[in-house]
Amino acid sequence: MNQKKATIHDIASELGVTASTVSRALSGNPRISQNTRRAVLKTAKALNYEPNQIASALRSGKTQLIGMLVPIINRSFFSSIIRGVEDVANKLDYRVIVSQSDEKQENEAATLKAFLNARVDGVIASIGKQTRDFDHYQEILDSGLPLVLFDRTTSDLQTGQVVIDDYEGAYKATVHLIEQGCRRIAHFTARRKIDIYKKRCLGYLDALRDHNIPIDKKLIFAGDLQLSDGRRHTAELINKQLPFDAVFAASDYAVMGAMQVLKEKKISIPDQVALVGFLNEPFTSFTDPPLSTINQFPMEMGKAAARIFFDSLESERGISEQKIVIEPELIVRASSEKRKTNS
Amino acid sequence: MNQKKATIHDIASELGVTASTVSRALSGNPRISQNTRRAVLKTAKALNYEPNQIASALRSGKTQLIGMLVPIINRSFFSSIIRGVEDVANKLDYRVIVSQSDEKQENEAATLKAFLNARVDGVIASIGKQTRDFDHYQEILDSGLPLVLFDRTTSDLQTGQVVIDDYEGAYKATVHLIEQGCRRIAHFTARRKIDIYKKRCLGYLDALRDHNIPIDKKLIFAGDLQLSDGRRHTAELINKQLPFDAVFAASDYAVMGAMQVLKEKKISIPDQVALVGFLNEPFTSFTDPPLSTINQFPMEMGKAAARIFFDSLESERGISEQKIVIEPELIVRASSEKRKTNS
DNA sequence: TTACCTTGTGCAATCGATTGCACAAGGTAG
DNA sequence: CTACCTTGTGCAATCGATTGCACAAGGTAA
Repeated sequence: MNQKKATIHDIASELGVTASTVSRALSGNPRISQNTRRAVLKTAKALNYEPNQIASALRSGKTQLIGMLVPIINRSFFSSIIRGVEDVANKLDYRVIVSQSDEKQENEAATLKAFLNARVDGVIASIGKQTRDFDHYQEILDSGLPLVLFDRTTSDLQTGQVVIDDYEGAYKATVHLIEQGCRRIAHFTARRKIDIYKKRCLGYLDALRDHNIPIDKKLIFAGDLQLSDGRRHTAELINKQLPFDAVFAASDYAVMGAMQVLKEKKISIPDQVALVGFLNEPFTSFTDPPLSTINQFPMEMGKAAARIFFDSLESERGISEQKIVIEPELIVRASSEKRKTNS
Repeated sequence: MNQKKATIHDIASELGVTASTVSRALSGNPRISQNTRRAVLKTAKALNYEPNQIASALRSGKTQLIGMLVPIINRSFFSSIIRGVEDVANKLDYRVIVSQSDEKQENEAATLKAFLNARVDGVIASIGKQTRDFDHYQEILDSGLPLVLFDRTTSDLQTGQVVIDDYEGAYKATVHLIEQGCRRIAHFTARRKIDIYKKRCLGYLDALRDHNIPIDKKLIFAGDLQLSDGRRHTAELINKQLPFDAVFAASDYAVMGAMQVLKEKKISIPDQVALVGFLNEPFTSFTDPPLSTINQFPMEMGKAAARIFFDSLESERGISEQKIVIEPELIVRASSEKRKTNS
């Protein structure tokens, strides 16, 4: 059953030439005559020859492998990015090794070390929430390998990046709510000071400012942006009798929590309170009413990351520090669209 | 910046021994003296030595890589399975190469060939919907590599499998609806004759039979189980004035379509029509009302697949043909739970 | 005819880890 | 003292593809 794979030596001895000749014939070296080349190709096909990439990798130092590190694999956002990277990589005959950090720095470090040992040709990664220093990432760069960060990035590393314009996304979302006539817009953000959430908060604040709407700090809630956080914040708004006519949350889960509590309290959406989330999680189109949200184009992010990666590989002059910023899109659904627009 | 990696030769020359001795010391060969071993380990640490897995792979024929082939990466079900496999594999110091087939046989074949060239130690895969023969999978087995199929499997290949008990899941779902007092239960199934859907249909039919409920073929609809199919089937039920008091669909998407149409027609859920889906897609808990569905435990499926895989690797006697059947769980949510149970 | 170039192929080292066999030093039994 | 065993290392081949250099055969120009 275990039919041995043919090697270039098998082809060589079949034809009475040496392995060098076969190797050159297969790689298109011009010093090989047409006759020999034809014979080699024919024999290769006959013997069902497939190159041993391991041997090739050992010699050339190139494994055709990309190490991909994400916080959580089974989140729509991340798996879509994997898909995007995959699409580009496979076309160029690269394979993608996937691993997850569970947001933990120690897992990241272990995975990156494993990637180095597996001699990947480079790494595409998103930084875990609990990561506090970047030495383990720096090691990748020190090894001379391309590193591309996406979504959760850092300016501490001089390397390629793909992010969305979080500020712009939040700004668009908030302006949209303002245009729907909302004036008391609550915002749910993250407790931890992570870049993307800070930017979303800034976008929210600037949008209010630009429209001369007073900022009420009591309407800003910091939590973990999970469903339960959204529920808690919303309950607090209601219990404290803080007037509000919209919620813009930095995550779809948090805004979903708001929707649940509002419905329980028979507060109508969007008429009394309009809702906009962030992420475009698949569930947002299935809620009642469907949730307005911000699309981050994760597949495109993945493709962009892969493109920077391959640019880095090809360029002789070190690692690309290219930064691609993807424009987010506001998806307006019923949760924020009032029947009569009064803008 | 590109600090060369230390090799066993570097350690050897540092200590005035040969690479063989270093190799043996590192692998725990008993012929090496304690002194030498200690010195080697110390020098290895000092030089920051990490073994080159490519070289090792070339010599040993083992790459510590698992090729994983799924129809679509960014579907919760599949990404959760990847996560399960990943968890088990990483602990055993294996890495997972992920690739998607987009349900197409030609992509499957190309990916499997790429896996073989990358010299993966085996393959874990789910068969694409459009795949009609299995020669490309057979090649994996012919190469003597372990192959484990999950969810979408076939009896044409003698190899390990992990599936859920689709029949049982459908049976449970249908019985649950019967217990809620439903008697006219519609079923949405797949047009294509795929095993898992046939079994779900059988479970539905047997549950009805076992409860002496007449089977009405007009209540069974075959489509593609997408949202739009669910909408179409439901509209047809209503337009043709076929009485029905429940829908059990073989996919959450299809049942979601039913929910939308029912709500548009002001038909109350679950009182007039109860709903149960299949898959436990993340969105099902966020709909209004939340959807009852069948949990397939995808992470556990992934872990089980990995376990069979490693069993196969370890056993000297050929590929494991173990088959693990996972018991699905009925998740009862508001879409099917009537206020007063009349069972 | 000589010096030199072109074309096509072979030789052998290389990538780094692994391993069967050889062998030296020292110990033990008879 | 001899035969043999044990312990610890070294030597060299191996995995398969790649590549710098050598070199033979034939051609060309002077």
